[in-house]
Amino acid sequence: MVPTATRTRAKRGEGEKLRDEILVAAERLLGEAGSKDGVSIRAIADACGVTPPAIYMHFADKDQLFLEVCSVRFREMDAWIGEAASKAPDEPLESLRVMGEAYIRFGVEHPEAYRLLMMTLHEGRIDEEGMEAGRDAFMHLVQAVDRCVKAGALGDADPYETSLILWSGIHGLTSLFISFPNFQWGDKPELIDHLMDVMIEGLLSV
Amino acid sequence: MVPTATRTRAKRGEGEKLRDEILVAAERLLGEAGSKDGVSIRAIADACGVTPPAIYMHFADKDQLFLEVCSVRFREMDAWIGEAASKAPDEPLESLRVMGEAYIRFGVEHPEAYRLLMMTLHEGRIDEEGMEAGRDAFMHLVQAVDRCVKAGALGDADPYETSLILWSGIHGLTSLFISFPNFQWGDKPELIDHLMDVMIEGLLSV
DNA sequence: TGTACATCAGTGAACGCGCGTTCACTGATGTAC
DNA sequence: TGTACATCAGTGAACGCGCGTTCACTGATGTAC
Repeated sequence: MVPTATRTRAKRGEGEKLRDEILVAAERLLGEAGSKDGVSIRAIADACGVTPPAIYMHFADKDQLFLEVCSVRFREMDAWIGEAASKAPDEPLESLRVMGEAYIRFGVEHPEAYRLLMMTLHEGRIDEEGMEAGRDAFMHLVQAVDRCVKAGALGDADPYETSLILWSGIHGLTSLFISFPNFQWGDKPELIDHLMDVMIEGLLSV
Repeated sequence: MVPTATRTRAKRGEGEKLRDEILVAAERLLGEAGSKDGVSIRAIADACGVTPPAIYMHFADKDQLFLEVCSVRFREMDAWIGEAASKAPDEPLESLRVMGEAYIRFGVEHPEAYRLLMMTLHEGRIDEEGMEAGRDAFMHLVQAVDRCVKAGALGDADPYETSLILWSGIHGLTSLFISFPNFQWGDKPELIDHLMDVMIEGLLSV
């Protein structure tokens, strides 16, 4: 088989370059295949212009490789949401809304990444190896809720539990969009807006 | 390999019995494996005490088999929720809350079924072959919301869009429970209650 | 400056495996005459 | 009532495939003397 990519062998001491290329290729192929099972070590190697055993110079096995892809993607998602929040008006509740919308948009625009991060079984505790980045992202939501509470905008709600509820709503809509792309959703941005309205109003009223 | 189950060959005209056994075995194995890919035709055949080609007397291929499993499971879930609602006090908003809680409980108690139904990609329109049962279940939610609106309990909300929002919330929590079983959820029933409070209060306020 | 050697970034071939599916066949059961 | 035949519910063996992973090897590059 003719490899998809050609490459020149890395110089001494530059072996780490391939490691990055592998992660990038794995992410891209995940986007095309839709699930981790659909992406083979062989396909990743081919995309890097390398033979399969070369993968094992950088990763112990397939699981570890995809755990690292998770890490990278969680950080991307966290950065995406943080960037959106940083551009929003400096009003606590508004920033919560902007974060929620950014979260959903990330999922819709990176459905396979989102599926890997949030819709596959993560047996281990979320704070274990490879999942710290996910934990960090969630804690940023908790902090944003905490700012609302401290600003008096959300009563005396518990930031952690409130974050779980917000996460449920925005994750729910995101993952339904992904699982049922052809469902009759109507106007998606409007639906997202409406969901955020309902969640935030609901949090204010209880 | 020694088959897991032994069986006597069906009599003439009773070939349909195996069909049902196949569906039951597929459901059970799905529960053990966690995903459709983890359940092989060979394993299903073995569980029925039959050889793999016998499966093809009843189903065109693996996809069609699992599409039928979906149908069966959607109907089970719909019945489960309907039963809970029928036992609830005859108050529209309360029945909505009960349905939501029953939905989440179904998912938590049948995580693999729930994953198959709601967390895997359904490319086709939801109203196509095998998905009618899913559509039906959703429409029962829309009807429940409609009863609330007609009873004046939810203002002049649009029942369909409102149902999408409720579905987002309850599906969100359900699927997070399933994907992150070891996350620090705190008291789950209380969290479920709180989510329903927030959603319903939110719908009342917008 | 030249050369022997160690290191590094890979290669090439093969391992055993389980998969979905097909195809020609079998043997018990019911039916027609 | 007996028998030839059609039908039905499967079987047994094999197909080609792609997979993750291992292992012995290679050949260019840098280093020590």
